Order: sequence, then C-alpha cells, then structure tokens
Amino acid sequence: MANSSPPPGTSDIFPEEISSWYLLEDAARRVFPLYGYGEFRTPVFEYTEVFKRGLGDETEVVQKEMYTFEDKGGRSLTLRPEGTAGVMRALSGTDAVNGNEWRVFYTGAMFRGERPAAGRRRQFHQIGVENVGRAAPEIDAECIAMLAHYLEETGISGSHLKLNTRGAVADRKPAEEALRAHFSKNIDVMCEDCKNRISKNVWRILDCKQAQCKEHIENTPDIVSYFSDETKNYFSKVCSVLKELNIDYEVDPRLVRGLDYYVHTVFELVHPGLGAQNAIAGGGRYEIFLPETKKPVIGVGFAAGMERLIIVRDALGLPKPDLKRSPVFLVALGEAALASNMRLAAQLRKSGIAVIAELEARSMKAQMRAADRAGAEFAVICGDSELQKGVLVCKNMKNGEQIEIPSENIADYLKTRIS
RNA sequence: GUGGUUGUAGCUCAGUUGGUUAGAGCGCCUGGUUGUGGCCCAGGAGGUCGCGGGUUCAAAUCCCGUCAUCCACCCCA
Repeated sequence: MANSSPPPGTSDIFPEEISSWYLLEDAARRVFPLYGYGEFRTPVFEYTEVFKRGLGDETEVVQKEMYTFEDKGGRSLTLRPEGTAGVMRALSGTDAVNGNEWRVFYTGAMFRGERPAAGRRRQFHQIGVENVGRAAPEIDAECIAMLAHYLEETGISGSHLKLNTRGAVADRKPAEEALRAHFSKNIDVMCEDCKNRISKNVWRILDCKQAQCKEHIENTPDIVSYFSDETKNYFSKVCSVLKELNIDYEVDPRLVRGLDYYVHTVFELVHPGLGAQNAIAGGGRYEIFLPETKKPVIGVGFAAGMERLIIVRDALGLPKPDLKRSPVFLVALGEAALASNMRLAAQLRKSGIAVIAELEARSMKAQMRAADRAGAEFAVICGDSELQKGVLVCKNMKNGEQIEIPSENIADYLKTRIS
C-alpha cells in the first residue's frame, strides 16, 4: 500500500467505476446535439496568457490555483483550470468574432491547485457548453433549459437553480463604486479576505460567510438600482423565458461568480447531496477580450462537475449500469486443449462474443472458480476426450446444466444463448 | 495557503494503563471431489503497524517531524 496513491487531489478511475462516467458522457452526447451543439476538443494546456486575460488577473483561480510551467522553448504554459478560455481562444480565429453563432460542448479534465475536499479535486472533470457569438436573453434561458434537460437525462433530481445578473459591462462601475462606498465604512471590522477584496474584487464580499461580515453584507444597498434599463430588461427577459419553459429558479442577488468574464446572467445549480461544495454546475454570460480582436468574443455557457454529478447520483441511490461482461469462460484441461482454446477464443471474439480463455491449464476447480468470478454465463470445457470426439462441453453457470456441443456449432450455440 | 481528522494484511477494521511469536471478518491459495464454480468444512499464504527520528529495559501504543488521507475554511465544478 506504500505508494499506490496518485498525487494529492487526483484519482484513479477503476474499470468498475467507469460506467458512471460513460453515463454522464453519453447523456451529454445525446442531449446537447438536440440543441444543435457539437463536441469540441481543445488542448489541456494553453499559453498562460489565455487564462490570465480570459478569467481576469485578479481572480483566485489565476492568482493562486493554476498549474503553470515553462516548456523547453521557454513558453509559459498552464494546465487549463476551466474550459471556456480555451474555447474562446480557438474560436477567436473564426467568424464567431463577427457575431456568427457557434454551439459547442466539451468534456475533459481541468486542473486547479487547491486543497482537496469533498467534491473538490486538483484534477477534476467538467462537461461544459458554450454558445458563442450572439447575445440574447433567450439564448441564456435556453442554455439553462439545456442544463436542466441534461440533468434530467442523468437521472439527477432535487437540484436548485440560483440566478442573478451582474449587469452589462458599462453598469459595473457605478455598482462597484456603491459597494465600495458601503463596505469601506466598516471594513476595519471585517475579515482579512474582505479587506483584500474591497479593492481587488468588491463583488466577492457579497458571498463572504464570515460572521463579522454578514451584518454589513445584509444591509448592502440594492445593486439593481445602479443597473441600466438595458441590464434590467435583459434579466427580466431571461426570467420570463425560464418561466415559459417551466424552469424553477430563485433570484439570488448575492450570487457572484469568481471569474471576471461574466456579464449579465450568472447562474449556479446547487444540490443538497454534496458536502460544502454544493454547486454541481455553474455558468453565465461572458465577454472575453482577445488581443487579436477589436471586439470581445461573447457567449453564454456552463460547466458541470462530473465528480460532483457522480457524488449526487450515488447519494440519490441511482443505479450504475453494469459493464462487467465476460459471458464465456474457456476451460482448458491439458496442453492440447490449451492450444485449441486459443484458436477458439479468437474465433468467438471475432464473432462478437466476449471470452476469457484459460492460459495456464490450472486445476479444473481453479478454472471453474475463475469462471464464476468473471461472471461467466457459460463455461466451455475442453479436454482430451472432447478433442477426440470433436465436441465441447458447455455448462450453463446459472443452472448448472451442461451439454455436449459439436465444436463447429459452438459459436452459434453461444450466440443465441448469451444475454 | 490555514485549521482539524485518520494512517495496522488485498479490503473493512480490532489491538485494553507501553509488556513475549500483531489479530478478526471478507477476499486469495490448497485440499475435502484422480475433469466441475457458487454453500459447507479443514489447512495455508500474506504485515517495513505510512515513513524518519526521539523517550524507554521494552513502542502499533508516548513525543517530534514528515508524507499521505478525509473534512472544513478559502475558492469553485
């Protein structure tokens, strides 16, 4: 047991647990194309700049959670901490910059150098969706609807949607000023983090959980009043479309997300089945400035945490498909049978039957035990007498019945009987 | 990065105020059945007690350090 564990915050996924992952990926590949989204794959590492300019220099993620390294050519590269920035980088070379719409989804590993906890890993996996190039509240709402649809498809129920608006870029300044003015009155009694946040990212103070900050957060001025009509109209349109689509949500004016690129709609899907990290998915509308474009690339999207989805599925007691299937075990008694079984195994596999063949000619008892453990539906027994007669003994492992089958018919016999 | 928790066999865990050859259940192997699994019975293999140091006549047990785990803070998926 000495060194069998991988680096902190990473995990091995053994074959017996992989079915949960297939289930989540399969659901994504089924649902998202129904909305016109195609799968997109970007590198797991990018130039460090891609994330700095994408997520914002002052964000937690960029400041202290990125896995950054220099390659042999002296380039600063970073393991992607999230999926959006890379997709934007890729799409900035397309007509998305002119407002032509792209609909893509992705799934893959992300990396953040945090202390592991329940539902939080250093290498974790996300399924994400991006609608790029167009801005319309209807798209935001459809995106959320698609997330709800996806979740339904994975069998997860009982999650709760929180919704908020961060306002248009132009609206930010006045709101930020107001917040700063409000908090600066009491900042000396607030927590260290908040003292830091007041200059770097006032918004984050809103979801501080420290007791000494709570009361000052509670009497925060109504931010909405600082927003323009454009922002208010945009947000109320998102809400009304969600209502039309029968999607329940709760407007949470404190919902602030940690990435700087968000504008207008932000949302988070939380579930009680998790620990303290109760968000299973989150997203919103964003604008990302790229050096090679004059206008920002715009879009709306979300990402769901696959580990967290699996935790919730397990907490809900949802079944995992059983993928362990080795319906036929070839028992060999003696050297001649061993050789003939190798040929038989190859033949059966080519006709689509999953086979485990004995490779050492151990005792029959050991082989039968192995067949049982492999979950075989049939044990096909071959020894000298069978070779002489040109037959194989086929034993049904469920009911114990066994029958001699002419060797040339074995594939057909098994094919019609295995489930 | 900051707190706390745990670390004994492949797995889940016992191990009494420090005291001889460190245990159980499950799993694994062999036999009971000269060519028949699951149940039962008998036997067997398997442990640097996370690692390093210290205290002691004596350490799995006490102390320090370290690594890893899990959880919380933070942040987010």
